[in-house]
Amino acid sequence: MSVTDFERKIYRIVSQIPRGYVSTYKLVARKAGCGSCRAVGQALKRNPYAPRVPCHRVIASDLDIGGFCGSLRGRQIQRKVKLLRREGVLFEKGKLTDPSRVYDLMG
DNA sequence: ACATGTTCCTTAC
DNA sequence: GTAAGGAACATGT
Repeated sequence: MSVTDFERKIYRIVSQIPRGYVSTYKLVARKAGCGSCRAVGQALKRNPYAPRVPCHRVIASDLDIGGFCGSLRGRQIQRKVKLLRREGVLFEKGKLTDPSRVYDLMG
C-alpha cells in the first residue's frame, strides 16, 4: 500500500500527541494545512501504521468520541474509549469528560 | 443541509 | 498508462 504525502503528514502530526491527551480532526487538519477535517478522518481510517500512529487519540472537535477502525459506533468504539480511559482520558455518554485533555498541536 | 479535501473505483481513450 | 467523472468518508458549520 502506498502512503500519500498527505497521509504521511497526518500520521506525523497524530504521532506527536502525547499519552494521556487527545486531539481533534479539526486541529490535525489545520496543523496539516488542510481545510477539510474530513480528509483527516479518511487518512486515519486507512492508517497502515497500526499502534505506531495513535489514531485512537483523535476525536471530533465537538469532543465527541468520533470513530475508530472504520465505524462510528459499536464494539470498536467501545475499545477506543477503553484505550483512552486506560491512558487517563475519560469519556461519558460518548463525550470527552475533561476538555483540558485536548492537546494543543500548535503550542 | 451544504461545504470541504482526499482517496478509490469505474469508464474511456 | 493516463485522464476524467462520480462515490465515499472516523467532520464542521
